[in-house]
Parts: sequence; structure tokens; C-alpha cells
Amino acid sequence: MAEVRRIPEATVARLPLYYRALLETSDQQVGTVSSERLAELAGVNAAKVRKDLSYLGSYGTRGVGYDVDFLLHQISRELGLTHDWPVVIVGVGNLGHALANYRGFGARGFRIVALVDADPGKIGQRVGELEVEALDDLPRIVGDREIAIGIVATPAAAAQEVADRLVDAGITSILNFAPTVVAVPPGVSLRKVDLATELQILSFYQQRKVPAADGNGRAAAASPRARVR
Amino acid sequence: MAEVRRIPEATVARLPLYYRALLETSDQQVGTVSSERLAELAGVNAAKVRKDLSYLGSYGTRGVGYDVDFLLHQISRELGLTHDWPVVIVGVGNLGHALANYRGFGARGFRIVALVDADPGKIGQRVGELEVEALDDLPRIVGDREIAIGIVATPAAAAQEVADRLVDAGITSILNFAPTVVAVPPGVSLRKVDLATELQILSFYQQRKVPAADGNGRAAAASPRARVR
DNA sequence: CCCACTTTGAGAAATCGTGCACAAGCGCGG
DNA sequence: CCGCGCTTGTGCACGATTTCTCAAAGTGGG
Repeated sequence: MAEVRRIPEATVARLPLYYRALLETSDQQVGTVSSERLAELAGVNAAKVRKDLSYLGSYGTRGVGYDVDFLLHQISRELGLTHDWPVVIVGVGNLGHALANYRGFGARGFRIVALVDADPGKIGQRVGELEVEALDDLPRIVGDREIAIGIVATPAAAAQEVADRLVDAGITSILNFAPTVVAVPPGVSLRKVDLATELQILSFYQQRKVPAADGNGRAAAASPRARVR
Repeated sequence: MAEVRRIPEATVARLPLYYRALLETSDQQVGTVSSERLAELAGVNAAKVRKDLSYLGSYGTRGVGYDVDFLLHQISRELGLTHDWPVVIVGVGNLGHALANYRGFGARGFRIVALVDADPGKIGQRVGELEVEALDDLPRIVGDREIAIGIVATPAAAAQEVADRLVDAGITSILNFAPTVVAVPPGVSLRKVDLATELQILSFYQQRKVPAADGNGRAAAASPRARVR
């Protein structure tokens, strides 16, 4: 078998965008899309779309475009969305609760199959279809249900400890919502979603828009500058 | 006055990490930190820390390190955290609700001052200290309370429309939680937080860890590869 | 006061990502 | 069967980011 194609990280991060754009396109009975159109839907430029897709293989047809369903299938396969991934959420506070009920995991492919919390008071509590289980049972839960992906939705102080336990239990991909840096051993993937950080980044650019605001705000019409990616 | 220092986007995205690390350090009565130590806390490498901080100015002391409180102040100022930013959340569903109650906006600097929803059934409903208001009142709300930052927590289908209304109302920074691409005019900053995308990225790397799993899972021990940033 | 040691700040090289430009390939009409 | 128009795939130049490296600058001990 051929060696595994190396796909740049930046490209991987955009594949989900294309995936979503294609899903919408597919719903509309359109047979093919051009890189131009796909770029518009995904909010990037056409050259980037073509380059990104070329890493997956030559799936387009010159003069025509990409077959929507075929490309959709290829990207699905590449992203590992052809089968379901069971997911465990640790931390059933405000955020964990919202995540558990969140229908918008958009494309399927992910299914929350366990909710875990350290607080004995929460164990047994029902959330939707699930019942909150004990943190100490993680190894059994992860093992029995063949869970590979864990979501950390605890307070910052508990995040590292929880991540460690997830890894010990056999989890190899972690999505961290706690506002803190978490370290994981090699071989374990980690991504983070951090509200405070995002707001602070916005704040940085926002601040630069108002040239001389000293305390009150809205000194002048926003200068048309600074675009955040 | 000197021209505005240009700070690379990648650096801006890391400033919040340093900020948080410094906050923790400051709590511990430590007077100075080295780039080495700061790097450890922020989960990056020391050279990067020094380069990043050097964009802000020469705030360190050779042979000693950085004065924690002084650096903290400089970064605060740079990020615009020296004053409060009022924030409006649009969409009071599961997610909006959780965000409204979320205490973990970590460092202060941001205060949710308005909740808005399009559903007449939700208007008037209380969430914490706030009362849900009508989407149509956005211009007044944003104007009166001098809000510059808006959070979109609606379903994907409504996101673009809501973003447009936010912009019309005078918002110039948007944080989008809806799983869809949103376009904004120049001069408006936009960042997104996308659960589905993050999970799909994890899935991509996760998939590559299990060499020959065809349907069942756990074919072998995870190969120690693929690190996601 | 000088020396050894530590740590920053920044030049320079290496790597990564982006966008342009265009040749190559494909479908369609004549 | 040929030529035209359209769109992909990709080489290449450029810009951004990361990493390496080391001189400069400060501290503390003798």
C-alpha cells in the first residue's frame, strides 16, 4: 500500500469547512461544484481550495469541477466520519450540560455516550438520555464503550487531573474547554476551545480600532482597519 | 507619537496564554519569571515567548527575567483588558444559556450586559441577572450600553442574518459559535468557535492512529504519532 | 572592581502556508 | 475529428512564523 499522504495541518483544519459546504450543496441537488463556488461557501479563496483538495488526490474534473457526492465521500473518509465516534464528556456543569444537549454537532459522526463528573452529588442525575457516572469509573466506561475521544468541560483547576485520567483510561483525543493549558503525552491529540482567549483576541483588535478612547468609548467612527482571521 | 507597533497575528493569539500564566504566577507572590518558566506555563517554547514579548517592547531584564506584575500590566493594556467590555449574546438556547451563566470568562474584562433572542416566547424570560430582550431592539441596546462585542449563539441558519443585524447595530467585533461560515464587512473583526469542526479535526488524527481498523475499533495499541496543535 | 553565570533581545536561517499564474485536461458544438 | 472555453492541478515566489544561535546586559560572589 502507498505511503500515507501527508496533509498539512492548515489544510486539515479547513476540511471540515469544505465538508459542511458540500453537505449544503448536496442538499440542493447540485451535481458538481467549482473550486470558485466551494471557496465562496467556505469563506476562503479558490486557489486554496484547489490546493487543499489536491492533497487528498485528484478528485476534480478539469473544465467541470468536483462531483459533490464523490468529493463529500472522500472528505468524509479522510476525516474519519464514515463511522460514529463515541464521545465522553467530563464535567457536567453549565457548559457540559449544554454540550450534552447540543444537537448542533452538525454532521453526525459523533455521539455522546457518557457523562462523567467528580461530584458525588451529580452522579445518577439524568441529562437527556444519559445518566451522569463517576469519574472513578472512567477506565471501565472508556474500555467498554470503546471511546477514543474525550471532552473536558470542568473548571480550570481540575482540567489537568481530568486529562490525565482520560489518558490513563485509554482516551487518545481530547477536546479541552477548560480555560487552562493542559499537557498530554505524545500520541494523544489535544485541541482547545477557549472563550476567554477568543474574547481577548477580539478585544485586542477592537481596542486598536478606537484611536484615542480614554475611558468613555466611541471616540469616532470605527476606522476601517484590522481584520481578524 | 510613535507609529503603532505591528504585532503578528500568531503572537496576538498567544498573549492571552501568557496573560493567564502571569495571573497565576502573580497569585503566588513570585516577583519575576524567566521566559523558560513562562513558556512552560503557557505550553509553548521559550524562544517563542521571548520573541512574542519583544514585539511589545523590551520589558525584560537580562540575567533576571520579567517582572510579573509589570509584564502583566503591559499585556493587559495591549489586550485592552484595562477596562471592561460590555458584551451582548444573541441566541438564548442551550449554548447561549450556558454562556450567559458561564463564570469562567476567566480574567475579567468582559461583562455580559444583554441577552437577545428572536423568539417572542423567550423575551422577558430571566437568565441570571438579565432579561432576554428582542432582536429588533438591538440598535437601541447596543447604542445605549455602548456594546462593541457580540456573541452569536444561534442555530446555523440564523447566524448570518444575526451577524448582519449586529453589524448594523454598531457592533464591530463578533464571536461566532454557530456552525456556519459568516461574512462580515471590512472593519468588523470576526472569530469563530466551532465544536463540530474541532471534533472533526480530532477525528482526522484519531483515525490515522489506528492503522487497520475496519469497522470494529482498537485494532492495536495506539501508534505514537500525529500530534495535533 | 572583576569574573562567572544567567537570561534577554534580536539577527538569520529554516520551515510552513498562501496566492498567483498558467499549462494541461476535459466537455461540447460544429 | 477539431477547436474553443472552462476549470483543475501545481510550480513558484512571497510572506509569515518558528527555531536556532549568540552577543549584550544584568546579577552576585570574591
